[in-house]
Amino acid sequence: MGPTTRAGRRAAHDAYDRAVPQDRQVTIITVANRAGVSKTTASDALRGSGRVSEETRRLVTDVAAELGYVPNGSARHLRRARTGTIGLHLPEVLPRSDYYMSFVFGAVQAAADHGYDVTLLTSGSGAGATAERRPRVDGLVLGDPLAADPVVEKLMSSQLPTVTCERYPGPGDPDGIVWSDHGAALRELLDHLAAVGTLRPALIVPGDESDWAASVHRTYRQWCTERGVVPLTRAVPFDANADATSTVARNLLTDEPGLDALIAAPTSAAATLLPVIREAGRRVGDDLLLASCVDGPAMRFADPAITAIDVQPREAGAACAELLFELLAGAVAPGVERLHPIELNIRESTRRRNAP
Amino acid sequence: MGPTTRAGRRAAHDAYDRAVPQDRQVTIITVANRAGVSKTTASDALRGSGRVSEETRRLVTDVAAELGYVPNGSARHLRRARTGTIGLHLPEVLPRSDYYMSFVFGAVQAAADHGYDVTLLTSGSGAGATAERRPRVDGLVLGDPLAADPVVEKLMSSQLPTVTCERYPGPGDPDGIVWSDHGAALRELLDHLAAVGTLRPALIVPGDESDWAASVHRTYRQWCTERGVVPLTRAVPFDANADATSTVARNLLTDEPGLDALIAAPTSAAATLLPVIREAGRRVGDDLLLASCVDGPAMRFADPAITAIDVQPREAGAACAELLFELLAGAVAPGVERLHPIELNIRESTRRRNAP
DNA sequence: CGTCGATGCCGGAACGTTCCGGCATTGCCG
DNA sequence: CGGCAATGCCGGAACGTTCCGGCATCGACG
Repeated sequence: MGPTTRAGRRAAHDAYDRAVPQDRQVTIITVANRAGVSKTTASDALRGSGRVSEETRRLVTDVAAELGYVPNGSARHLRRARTGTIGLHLPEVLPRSDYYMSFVFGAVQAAADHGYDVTLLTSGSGAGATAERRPRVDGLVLGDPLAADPVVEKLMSSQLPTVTCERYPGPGDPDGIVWSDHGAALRELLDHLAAVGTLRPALIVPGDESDWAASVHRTYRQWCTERGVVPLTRAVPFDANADATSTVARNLLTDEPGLDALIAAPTSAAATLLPVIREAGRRVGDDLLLASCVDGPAMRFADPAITAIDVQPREAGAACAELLFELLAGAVAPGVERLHPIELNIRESTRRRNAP
Repeated sequence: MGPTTRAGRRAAHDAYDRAVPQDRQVTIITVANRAGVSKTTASDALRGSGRVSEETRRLVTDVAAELGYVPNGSARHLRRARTGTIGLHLPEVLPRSDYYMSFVFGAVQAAADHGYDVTLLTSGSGAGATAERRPRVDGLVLGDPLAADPVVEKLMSSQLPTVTCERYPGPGDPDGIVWSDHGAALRELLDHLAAVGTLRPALIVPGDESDWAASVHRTYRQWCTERGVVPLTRAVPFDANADATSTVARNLLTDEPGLDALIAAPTSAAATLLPVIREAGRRVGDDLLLASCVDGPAMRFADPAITAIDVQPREAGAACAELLFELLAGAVAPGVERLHPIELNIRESTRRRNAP
């Protein structure tokens, strides 16, 4: 049973004890009455605003604690013209789930620290009262906004303060951007591969709907040009499942016998390629190096462990929320960009290369 | 800057038009004035309550649409003493992430269909204004509540209408339960293994903090007793990573040479065991059968594909939210339990067994 | 023709908070 | 002793919605 019955609501009020909470919700007036002060003073005392003597302040907070007073969010937000809530949108990409899960938890954590709630906005909301469903939030965090996503498009044009994780490839700019230098990290990875003797590294990467994929792709081509290497890439859909990725990899291995290293960009894609590679008669970490652009449990615990770029999703989520709060507080000006550090973890799968 | 400029909002207003919204928010009074009716009538017209002629109703809705009126959630909820939001709690278990991601999206989807928002409640909120942070929601959905989780404990005793996915092993009962018959599914799996000639199936399963794990464990032992098979289980932590699971499996394979089938309960654990098994010189789907209690992408695309129980997480999340709304509406009585269908998917990894 | 119910609409009063302005009281300084 | 600022506290008025009761109007019916 949730709430107990609401019968007896009209129970006789003792005219002398004005503080009887009966079974009604305990409001700030309950607290004020019990403490023998006005609601204004109670409010000021609890929030540390206005001018209240230390003595009264303590009294009021004690009474509030005793009564178990919890301020009514709706009333507060109505008065303050804020909702105390931020919206979080993520592409619904299950194969990428551990990344986004971490991201979510980071954002929620940061929001909680600021007294904010996080509500989730999915792309699948569809049908319902579309007009009605304008999100009632103070601001938005968009994780990996895709160019094609209609929900993202709508949110981006919603007049709400918005922070994106990675740039938005579509029209319009968010008020804040948290981004990581995937290009630099990938370059480091490519240099490392070259250093251990790789001559023809190939790249499996999603299309350019996401800024992350686009910059990975771009960097790869640049690096190839600089080094005089013939680029070798295969595109997969952003939400490609392991099956699609495997097929692509299989073809790549068959068609390009000169291939000596494989970089699978999508989260956890690299791990699912291990069987494919083995089937093709290649040995990972030996005559074929393997790496991923997104680290995760699957990389760390694969056999052999796979070199990958740790993009620190949890911290990224938190950073996005933090930046949004600073924007909401006016502490930073719109248009700000913030760099989120990532790092390359070199593991067995690329330790050294042996000729086939 | 995200939002386009706010200038020009004050476009010349006809002085006789009482609807001048200035640059203020467009409220129901704006709509009422513009439509030439009272706020009550406007409210009634928009919500279909009260007595309003069809003609005025249409007029009001047209005006509202034209002005882009969006009702203020805080005001509405303040008046109605509801928040229009449900809270969702999940154990923060990243290795199980694709399951929970699906669950979340299902719940959000269902909530959106009912005009509700979903806010996330994490176990890690810790520090902050702990007293203050009582969640402002109308009800709770707890996915896989763990016996040990202090946040779950607090939420369970919060007097809020609560639905759990799977039973809560701790003290107290939720108002609604959505559960699946993991026992029956596991039994089906075990029978299948026996049918293809398995004599000694082992089970790797988390401890009994979760009802799911407990029932899997219980069923396994019962089945063993019935069949006269010596049970062989190993426990891992609920949030065991692939590393821990692999170690357990390795030991199992070394210590128990008679082992001819392995069931790894945790999500995606089975897939990460493939290399371990291969190292031990066993062949999956041949002289060692392998299955998982939770299906997912990793199972479907493993090589060989792994037999697993599809627990339909997205539908489970939606079902939890649905049940909660029915409880909130008083359509069902507290204490209700609802069975959520799951099914066994038999794949290559257990198709038939060959002697070693 | 008087009455009565149905119909369409409306004005106020909540809901619980915050915030603006104001009123005593006190202390300080010239 | 008079003015004046600082201090502590307070009463109302918002915020935008819903809902209760009431007031006309109108047609029907006896």
